[in-house]
Amino acid sequence: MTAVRVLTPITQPLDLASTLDSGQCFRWRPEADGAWTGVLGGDVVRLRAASQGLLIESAPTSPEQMVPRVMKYLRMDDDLPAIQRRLSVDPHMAQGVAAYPGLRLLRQDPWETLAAFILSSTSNIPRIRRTVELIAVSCGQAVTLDGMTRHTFPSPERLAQVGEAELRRLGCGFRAPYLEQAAQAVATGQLPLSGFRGVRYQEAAEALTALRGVGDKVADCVMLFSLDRLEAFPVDRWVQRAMQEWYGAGPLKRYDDARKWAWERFGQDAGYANQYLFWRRRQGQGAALHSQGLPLDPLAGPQSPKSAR
DNA sequence: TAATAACCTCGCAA
DNA sequence: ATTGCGAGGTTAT
Repeated sequence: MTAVRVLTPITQPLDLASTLDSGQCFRWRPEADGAWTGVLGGDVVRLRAASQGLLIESAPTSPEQMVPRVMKYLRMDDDLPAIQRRLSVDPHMAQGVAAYPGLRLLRQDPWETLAAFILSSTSNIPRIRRTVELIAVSCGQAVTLDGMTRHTFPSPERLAQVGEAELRRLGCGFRAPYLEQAAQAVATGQLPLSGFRGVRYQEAAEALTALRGVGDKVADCVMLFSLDRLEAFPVDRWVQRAMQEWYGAGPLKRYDDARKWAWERFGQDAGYANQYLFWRRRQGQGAALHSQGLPLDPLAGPQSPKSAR
């Protein structure tokens, strides 16, 4: 008899909500009781924090077999306390760590990550979620976990056949041809994505940015969230604001300058530092919440920085 | 090299 | 309800 669920002990800090809802992934859904359901490869997976560890349900692969995959996905091999200790010499990082102590980076599928971040250009998280889900429902395979049906993210081969017009219909907009071309590049082996883990940073970056629609920022997201390049430091609007407001780093004009800034300051931990900057700054919305003590109130309603008419 | 517009739609606020 | 603005960027001038 295979158990329908398994409880696996964990020794690392882990907060499912901040990890699965901090903008690095787009397909996890919260349930009323604190569980999160998503799709890993060809399996539906439900995760739930338990006092003794992590509770896993999955299908069609059994939870026992899923354990190592889930651990890899959650990067439980990262020594997060050590990373947090190193970063916390910086007061801003210390605040980030305090606000999101169980926030972990993920080790996602490179192809799905590339596709999702191509779609992120001039977009927003709700829309990215919607489009990625539409693509999965429309082009992926249905998989069910006790009554809940989700869909796998389509392979590059499958997506390469879909066509630009259909991708536009699914809401990709001007990113449709970019996504189609990326799918073709991966499907034909022109872009050997699966071999990119462990190659040098610059080599992977150059290969990724050779794709149309993939610039420095998207390439950094792919490298950080799926290719084990923990030093990658994606500089987007939010991170740039955080750098300016919290560090007085004037608007760094060139992307390379921001990257260098991060590497000098955070070194190998730049990726985790980035996630703290991004998520904490974004939660703060328009407010420039400095000059106060810990702004530890992610539950407070959205403040309106704009003039109150 | 540095600045600026265009790109598709959608989400959200007035 | 309807409208208008800007969005986690990239590319082409």
